[in-house]
Amino acid sequence: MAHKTVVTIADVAQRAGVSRTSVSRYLNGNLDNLSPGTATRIADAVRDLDYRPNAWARSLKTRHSGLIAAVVADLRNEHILAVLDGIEMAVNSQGYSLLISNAQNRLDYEEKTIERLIQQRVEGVILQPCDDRQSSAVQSLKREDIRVVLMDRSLDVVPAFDTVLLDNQDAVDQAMYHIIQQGYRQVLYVTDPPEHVTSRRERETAIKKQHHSTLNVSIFVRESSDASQFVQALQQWMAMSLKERGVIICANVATTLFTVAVLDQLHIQVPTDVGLLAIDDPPWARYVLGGITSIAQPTLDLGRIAAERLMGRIQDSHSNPGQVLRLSGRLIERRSTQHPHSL
Amino acid sequence: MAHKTVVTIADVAQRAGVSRTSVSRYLNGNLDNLSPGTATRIADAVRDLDYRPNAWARSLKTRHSGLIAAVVADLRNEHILAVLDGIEMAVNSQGYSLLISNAQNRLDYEEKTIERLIQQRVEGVILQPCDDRQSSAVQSLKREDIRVVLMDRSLDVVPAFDTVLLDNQDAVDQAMYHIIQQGYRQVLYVTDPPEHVTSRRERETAIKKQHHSTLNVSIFVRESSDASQFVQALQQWMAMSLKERGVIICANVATTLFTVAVLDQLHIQVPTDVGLLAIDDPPWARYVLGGITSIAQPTLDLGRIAAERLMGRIQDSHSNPGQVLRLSGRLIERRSTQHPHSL
DNA sequence: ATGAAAGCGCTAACAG
DNA sequence: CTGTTAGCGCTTTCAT
Repeated sequence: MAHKTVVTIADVAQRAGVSRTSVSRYLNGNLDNLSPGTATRIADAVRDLDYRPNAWARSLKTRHSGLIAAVVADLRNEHILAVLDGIEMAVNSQGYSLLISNAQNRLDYEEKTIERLIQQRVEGVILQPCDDRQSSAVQSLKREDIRVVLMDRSLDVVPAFDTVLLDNQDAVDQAMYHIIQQGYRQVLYVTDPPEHVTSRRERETAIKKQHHSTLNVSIFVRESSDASQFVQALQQWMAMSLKERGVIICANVATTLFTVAVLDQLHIQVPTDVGLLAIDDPPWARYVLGGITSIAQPTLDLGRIAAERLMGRIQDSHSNPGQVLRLSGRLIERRSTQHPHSL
Repeated sequence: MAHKTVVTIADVAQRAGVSRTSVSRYLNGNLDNLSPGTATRIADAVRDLDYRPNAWARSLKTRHSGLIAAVVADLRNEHILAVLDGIEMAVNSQGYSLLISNAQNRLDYEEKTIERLIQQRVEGVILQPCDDRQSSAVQSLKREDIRVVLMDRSLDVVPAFDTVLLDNQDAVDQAMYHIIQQGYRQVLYVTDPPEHVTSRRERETAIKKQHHSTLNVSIFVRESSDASQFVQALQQWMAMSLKERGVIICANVATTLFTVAVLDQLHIQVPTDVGLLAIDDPPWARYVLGGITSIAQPTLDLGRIAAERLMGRIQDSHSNPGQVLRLSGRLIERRSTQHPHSL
């Protein structure tokens, strides 16, 4: 097949018997300065030639690429899917296109991918940082004057980025309140390493606050995907909480699945032997173990709002950035926290 | 903040005291034609000025945007996550960036989004068609000479697109073989409407083939997300399969979740009252109902291979396209198909 | 209402 | 080894 020869604005102009300027005006909806006749002739030419404007050429002039990027910490995390959906909807409805990249929880990947995005001249970046230590890439974004909205997690050091995330404090409070209501005494909090991830730190901090003198909280940090350490910790904790009404709280979807697997392996019954509560509510939570009580996140909104914020900033750069928006979670009560002793 | 003035190749050239050409050569790794001294001075200038090449300007000249797009039928489908991950890895490792858009199962959205992608001058599109009827957008892609790889589903009418998908025939055969082994007699196949989705049609066709004269197959098509129709159909089917060893086969993740919900609602026990087998193996399948037997798809590979194919075509356009690659699924046997009668 | 001309930032002959 | 020159396809003053 012969190499396709690209149709340009000049071809359209020629065919319509007008100047490129007029065609350009037509394409950009500048119909004030066009006689109806010209407009029609241009429209015809565009259709006949099956012409499509070249976004790069336009961008070069207008400095408006129509590109927005989402950089996620870990694309395999089920939780992120609804968030991305929300972002995609918002972004597309405003005529932008969405670039997605996965940092795979590695700061160096995150930096590399952001560097590429800068060269692609994205107009804005929605970032779920995989590490709260300030990466050089984030500095670059600032220097290049590219808008950034932080999503799901924030960065400690960098000031003045808009941020949209779950109200972790409130989510944990809701969980704890429910737990106490159900008459539990012992809590085992299962989390991924909280060191450099703000959402995990916030949740852990909230957990550690003494909500009620009746509650005794232990924490297990999942350092590896190998279950043996957890098995040991769990058995130890169970031994002491057996007659004390124990409940496990999982910090996210991954630890929930991990915990369910171990409970299954050890033939520990929920809620008979132990209670279970998850932060975040994947679609299957209703059906595992007869229903897992959870704190549902407004994931779709999280994405949608982050994207809208970002596009707002792009269009109007003259307002104070650095706003933090915390969305509330919602307790969904299911069977996994119906402690039998509570009758 | 003053509007940031962009650093161009001219600035670098001036600072290094060389021509733009030399800088361009340096940036593109054309070091053969550069004296070490010049190269160093350029390198310094680039660093000092924190210069980043403008991808659009480059693309305009080279006709190489570095953009690849994935258009998925429904982003909310959990199944697609691993596929996207595979695509993202492959794409990024070759230095491309990935655009993602969601057709929301609507042909008109699919067309609109593809139209936008064409204008963004993507070099290739990985398409999971939401409908096998040939959309005009697909025609446009062909006319614009943009490479396309079909993923997960194919298009009936359009010839000559590379395609990567599950070997549906084989997947169903594996399922049926297992079912027969377990001594089941009655099968209820639950599927989403198969009309315009090739993968669903392929699976349904494979199901309908009489695998064994001992098997009696019924089919339920889920026309709406409302469960009442299914409840009725299920009870009717159960009545007749009670003493006959019945098993439900779900065509995908969505119908599996749907079915699990209804079984739960009706207090039907698995595998005591009925067996269950799912095509596709989401992470939670192990833990629901004590483990759901499933046919796992090589989702990550599906994405990775589709992306590699596409990039191969982009780099070397002179080979026969239209190759169809079918990847095999793998049976994972769990508790949900251990029919108690089979002892 | 319309067009001529000057770029946007980069690359690629071609000539030295 | 290096630089000059001419665009890539589009937008945008500024005239007319």
